Amino acid sequence: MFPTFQVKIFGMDPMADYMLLMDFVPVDDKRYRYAFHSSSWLVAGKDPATPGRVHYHPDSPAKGAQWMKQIVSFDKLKLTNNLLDDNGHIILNSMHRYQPRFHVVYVDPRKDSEKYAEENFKTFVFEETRFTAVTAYQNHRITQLKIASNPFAKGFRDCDPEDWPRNHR
Amino acid sequence: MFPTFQVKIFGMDPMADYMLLMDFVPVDDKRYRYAFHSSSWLVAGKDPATPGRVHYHPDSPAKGAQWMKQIVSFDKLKLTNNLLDDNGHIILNSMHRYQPRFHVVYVDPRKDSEKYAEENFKTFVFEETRFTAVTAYQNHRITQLKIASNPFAKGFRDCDPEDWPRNHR
DNA sequence: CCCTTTTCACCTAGGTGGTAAGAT
DNA sequence: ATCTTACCACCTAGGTGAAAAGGG
Repeated sequence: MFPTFQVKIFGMDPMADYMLLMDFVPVDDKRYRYAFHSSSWLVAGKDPATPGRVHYHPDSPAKGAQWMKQIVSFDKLKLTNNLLDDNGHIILNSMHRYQPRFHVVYVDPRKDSEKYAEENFKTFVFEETRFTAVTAYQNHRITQLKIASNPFAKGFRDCDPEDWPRNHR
Repeated sequence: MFPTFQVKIFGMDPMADYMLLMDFVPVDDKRYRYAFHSSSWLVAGKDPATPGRVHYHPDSPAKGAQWMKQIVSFDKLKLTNNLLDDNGHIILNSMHRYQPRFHVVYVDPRKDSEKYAEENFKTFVFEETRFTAVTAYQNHRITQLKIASNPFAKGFRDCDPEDWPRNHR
């Protein structure tokens, strides 16, 4: 997933343990298709939801102090459309819209911690991170934006990335 | 450092936190030089000890269950001869002998844990991991052994690694 | 026709010893 | 004379979109 989901965290108990995780919820059960002539996504059907997997940040569990001292980056999170995937990747349905969610779980040291499960986590949703999953880009401007901003796609650039988006509006 | 120091751990409390770390102690304060004609190391002087740095395994702290479930590999540990190093690498004095040490520290949850510091760690020394630090290999057979066994040196191989050491004694 | 999969060249990032030049 | 440094070609490992091939 590019760009990588990154968060800066404040307000944790520095000495307590926390798990950080992400999941992806369908925005609706609609299938979309891209109308090239009008440059827009159209509803194209209705589909059942995919199995809801969860991605634990690989540093979990860790102390609040550890999580807060720098930006937390979910750069190990991978997406797949393979329902039989056994690499633990997040399974998404292509041509559907998703909302990434970020969850912070406090690791309660009390013996009966299950009782407090409801109050021991918080979920954060950033609506600007919504996206449509695809197996191939539908919109040439998205392709160009990715090529311009992802260092691994440098081989496809035909001008200096510093000139972008100044010369591409 | 190649080969990487790796350990398999048993007997931890799966639910307790531990820090894993390594350091390198001088075997003596002698400086060595290599006698090429006799293929052996000779004492060549006496030197003061270097600043003793420590390398925390980057997954520290983590639960016993996490440490025990697979081999722990210190593949992020780097060595340097630069006394002014500010990358946190382990500083060694070239042409001196070192004994790597492995330490397990139990993170004591008690408020007065400092009092129990002495009983909350264990040190493990594997004498077969002793080595002489160098800036350039002195012994051609060491060079050949490294080339044969380190995947990153594959470019210097002139035969199949499977044939080694069978055909090189 | 529309979407998915496979393969590829081209990158990033970084770990090897060889070699020649530098330092003491 | 002996040891150290800087740079290099050559690897491993893996993240890009392009393009062609595959599938329903």
